[in-house]
Amino acid sequence: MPAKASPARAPLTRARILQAALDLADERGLNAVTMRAVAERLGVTPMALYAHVRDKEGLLDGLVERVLDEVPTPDLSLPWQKRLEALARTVNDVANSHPQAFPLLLTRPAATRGAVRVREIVYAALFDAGVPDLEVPRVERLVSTIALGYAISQSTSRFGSRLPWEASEELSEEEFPAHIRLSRTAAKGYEAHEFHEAMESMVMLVAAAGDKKSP
Amino acid sequence: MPAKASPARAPLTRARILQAALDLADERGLNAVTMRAVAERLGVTPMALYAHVRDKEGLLDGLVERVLDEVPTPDLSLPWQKRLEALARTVNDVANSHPQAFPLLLTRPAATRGAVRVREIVYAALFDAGVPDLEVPRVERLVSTIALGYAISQSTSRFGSRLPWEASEELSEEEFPAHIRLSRTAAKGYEAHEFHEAMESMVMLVAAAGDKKSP
DNA sequence: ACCTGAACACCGTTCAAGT
DNA sequence: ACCTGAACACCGTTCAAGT
Repeated sequence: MPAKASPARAPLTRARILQAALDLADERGLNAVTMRAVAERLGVTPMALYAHVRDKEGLLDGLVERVLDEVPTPDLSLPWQKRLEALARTVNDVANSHPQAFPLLLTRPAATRGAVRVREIVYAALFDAGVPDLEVPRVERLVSTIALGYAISQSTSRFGSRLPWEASEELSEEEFPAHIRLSRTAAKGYEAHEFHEAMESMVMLVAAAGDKKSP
Repeated sequence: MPAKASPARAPLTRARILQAALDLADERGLNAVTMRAVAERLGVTPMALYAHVRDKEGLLDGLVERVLDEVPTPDLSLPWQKRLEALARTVNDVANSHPQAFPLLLTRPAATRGAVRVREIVYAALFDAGVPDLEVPRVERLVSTIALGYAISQSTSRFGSRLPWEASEELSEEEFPAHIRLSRTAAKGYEAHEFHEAMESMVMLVAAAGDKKSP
């Protein structure tokens, strides 16, 4: 029989390190992403990572990079609305693939080349929507925040399994009347189509920003 | 002369622990919020904290609670637009007061009583805006995500001091034409009034959601 | 050039013990 | 009832050494 597999023969590279970090985050959460655990998964000493990554912070920045690279560039021949929606959808898909790592995107500065690539897509769509040049950065920040924030909130536990008003049986009607009122309607929780509607709202905002100066 | 001050005579309480944790986050960042550091600041042994806080995670949940308590309830006699704007403004103020701790709000589940209190304000505003009951939870998630996400992005380094297109001198025009185009206009960075405009957009979204079914 | 091994200054958390 | 002190299994990172 053959000798037992030696999975760590491939050369140690930054890409392999980031992949191992992402796998670890997916399988055991962001807290499990330690220099030591990543090294062990690659069959290497923790110190070997420092040749490819400045430090732990650099590893996490690399993780952001790695996640952004999974967002595909939409078909640029589509009208701008479809392009934005396609981008938002794939961002949402990536968030759901990597719910543990994804929140890093909103927390850490977006200065990598991958971040520029995605922002370029949004900028171009805003130009095509007629948003004035001077307004484009502002609207981009708004649009990106909505898409990222919503994807994160949905994929993490913030819209957790417990619906907000499930606990409202303990809430007094005088203090929280709106919660009580909602607890009486057919309580509709988070639905799969909700992200889509949120992105429709986002497109509406962009169209309004484009109409303001080019009627 | 008097004996040297003994600043840790007050009884150890959950409120004092959360205050110490928040101070630590404000002064030295979220990474500095350790059980040991919080304990030392209170002149107590790390293990003494465990009587008031389940564990480190519980400490961070308490921090979210503590931060939410700083968001005041707006004057409920105001029209719903003003109420939402006032809420957004104070949320933004709190984010700027505690830029280190604030991102926890978007990352951790909003199940505390303080979270319910704030959501109740939003629910009531949406009712008054004419948003159908069945749509209220969805629109609330959208509105809260915009306000939280925007406040976080602004107060953390995501809209960092380096403007996105400052580095675009190294970007090729064919690859990133929109960035190049923006680098040529008078590059307007993040402005103080930007949050206000974002919240105006948010109010517009709510009004549209309210008009859909009650024309 | 690339990786190792031992060491240092930290973590969160347990457990038994003090008062 | 509330807090301490020592101990355990971890961290990130340094430095000198190996090959």
